[in-house]
Amino acid sequence: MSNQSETKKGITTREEDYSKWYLDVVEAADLAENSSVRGCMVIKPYGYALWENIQKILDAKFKETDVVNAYFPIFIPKSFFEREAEHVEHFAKECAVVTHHRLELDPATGKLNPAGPLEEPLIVRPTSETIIYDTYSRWVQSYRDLPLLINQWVNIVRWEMRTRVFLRTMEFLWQEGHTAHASRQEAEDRAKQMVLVYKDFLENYLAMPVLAGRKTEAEKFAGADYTLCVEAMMQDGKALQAGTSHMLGQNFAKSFNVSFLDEKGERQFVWQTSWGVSTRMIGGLIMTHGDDKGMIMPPKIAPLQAVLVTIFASEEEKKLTVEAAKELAEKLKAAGVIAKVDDRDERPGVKYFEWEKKGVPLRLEVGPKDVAKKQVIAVRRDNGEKAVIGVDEIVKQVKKLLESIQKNLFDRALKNQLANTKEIDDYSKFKKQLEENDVFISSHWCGSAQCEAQIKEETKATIRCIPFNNKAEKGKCLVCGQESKERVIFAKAY
RNA sequence: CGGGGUAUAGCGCAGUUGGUAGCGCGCGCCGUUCGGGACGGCGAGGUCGUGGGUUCAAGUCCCGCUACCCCGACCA
Repeated sequence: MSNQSETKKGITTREEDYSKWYLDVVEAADLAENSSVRGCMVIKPYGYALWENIQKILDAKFKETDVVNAYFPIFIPKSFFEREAEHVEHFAKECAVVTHHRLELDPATGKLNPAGPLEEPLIVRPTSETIIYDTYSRWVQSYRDLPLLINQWVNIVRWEMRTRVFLRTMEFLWQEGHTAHASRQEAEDRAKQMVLVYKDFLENYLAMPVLAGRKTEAEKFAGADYTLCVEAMMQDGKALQAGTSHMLGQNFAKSFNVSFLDEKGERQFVWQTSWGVSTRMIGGLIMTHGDDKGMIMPPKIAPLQAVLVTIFASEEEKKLTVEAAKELAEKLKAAGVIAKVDDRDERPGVKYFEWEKKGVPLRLEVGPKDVAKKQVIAVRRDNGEKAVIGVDEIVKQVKKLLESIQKNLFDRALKNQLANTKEIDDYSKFKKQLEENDVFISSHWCGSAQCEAQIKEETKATIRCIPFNNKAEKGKCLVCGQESKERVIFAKAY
C-alpha cells in the first residue's frame, strides 16, 4: 500500500490515491512523520511559490473591491466561541485548545510538564469570525464606519480525525474576508460579489471551471444565514469545494454586539459576510490538470513558465548551449515570461522528467543542433506537441504558446466536467450511476432536509450547490416525489 | 473510542530454528556515456521506536510503554 509510487517506469495515477500524487510527484507537500504532528503540511518552495502567486492575484482582486488587509490574533478565548450557538457546536469537534502557558522540568523524570494553567483556555483559530467580530464591536459605532471590508492571510487549525494532503490538513493557509454592512442588501451583494471573484479567479487563472451557487441548509456554514460556494470537479468525477462566501446575516452581530447608530439615530445591528479560499485550491489545481507524468501548471499562475533545457555531450557543447539558453532566457524575462535555464550535467531525459513532474507549461530544448540552426524546440506540457521556434521570434511564440496552453487546460477541464454531469430523474438510476462511477448529477429535490439526508446516507452523495442562474423547471423529488421547481447538483465530495 | 497493522541507513524494504545487520533508490568520488529516466568501479551512512525480562548471546523470544498507518464513527 505504501510502496513508492514514483518508480523508474512511471508514476502512480489518479485512480489510486491523490495524496500519494502530491507527496511523490508534486514535490510541494510533505507530511510531518514520526511525530504527533500529524496531517500537517510542509510546503516546499516550489509549492509555496504557487501559493504566493495565488495570493498576489487574489489580493489585487480584493483591493479592486475596496477590501484591505489586516491581522487578528491566532488565539481565541473559549468564551468567544460560546457566544454563537450554531458556530460553537460545529467547531467544538475540531479545536486545538491551549490550556497552559509554560513547561516545568520534573527533575525526577527529566520530562517537561505543562504548568501555569490558563484562567481561560485559548482556542487556536479554526476560523476567525468570533475574534474579529469582537473587535468589530468596538470599531463600529456609526453608519459612517460602514462598510468595513477587511481580509487576512493567515494559517488556521482544524483538528481533523482524518487528513488528506492539501485537501484536508490540520493546519492550512487561507485568506478570510470579513465584512460588515449597514443593510441586508449590501451584505448579500457582497457575499455574491466575492463568490464571483473566486469563480473568476479559478476559471481565468487556475483554469478550473466551477459551478457557482448556493449551499443547502444542511451544508451551509455554521452560524450563517446561507452559504454561497464554488464547486469544482476533479478528474475522477468527485466534487471539491473550492471557495465559500457566507451571508452571516445579523447572527454574529447580535452575539458580539456589533451595532451602530444609523442616520436617524437608531441603533442597528450590522449585516455581515465572511468568505475564504485556502491551500486546498492547490490540491484542486493538481487534481484538475495533473496527468500520469505529474502536475500541469496553468501558465498564469505557474511558478515557472518556461524552462530552457540545455543538451550537450562535451564541455564545448555545454558552453555553447548554456550561453545560447541564457541569452534567450534574458530575452524572455525582459518580456515578462518567467524563465529559467537548466544547465545541470544530467542526461536530457532526467531534466525533462523533472520539469514535467513539476508541471512547467513549456520546455524549450537548446542543443548544439538548435544553436547551429538558431532555433529551439518547444514542447508543450499539456499535450506534448513539439514546435520548432526561430530564436528571432521566441518571445512572440512563447507567449502565444503559453496563452494556448492556458486556454487548452480550461477547455479540457470544462469538457470533462460537462461530459461527467448527468441529468437523472430516477432514484434507482441515480444510485446505479454512483455505484458505477462518480459524476455530478443534476436532479430534482423537494427542498426537505430529510430527503437530502436520506440520499447522503444511502449514496454518500451530497448536494454540492443550487447553481446560480438555474433555469426554472418543474419536476419531482428523487426521493419523495413531491414537486420541485429546479434541479440541484449532487456529487460525492472530497 | 472500536477493529487491524507497522516501527531496522535520507527514502522504500528484507532479515531463516536467537550467533552481533543487508538490498534497492538516493548521496560522494573516478571513468565510460549524453537529443527521453545510462553503465561500471570505489566509498560514506544504522546505539534495529522505547523501557524491562529470558539467554553465554536478542533486530529476532516474552512483558510494558510510545508513536504512526489503515478501516469505522467524524469532516461548512
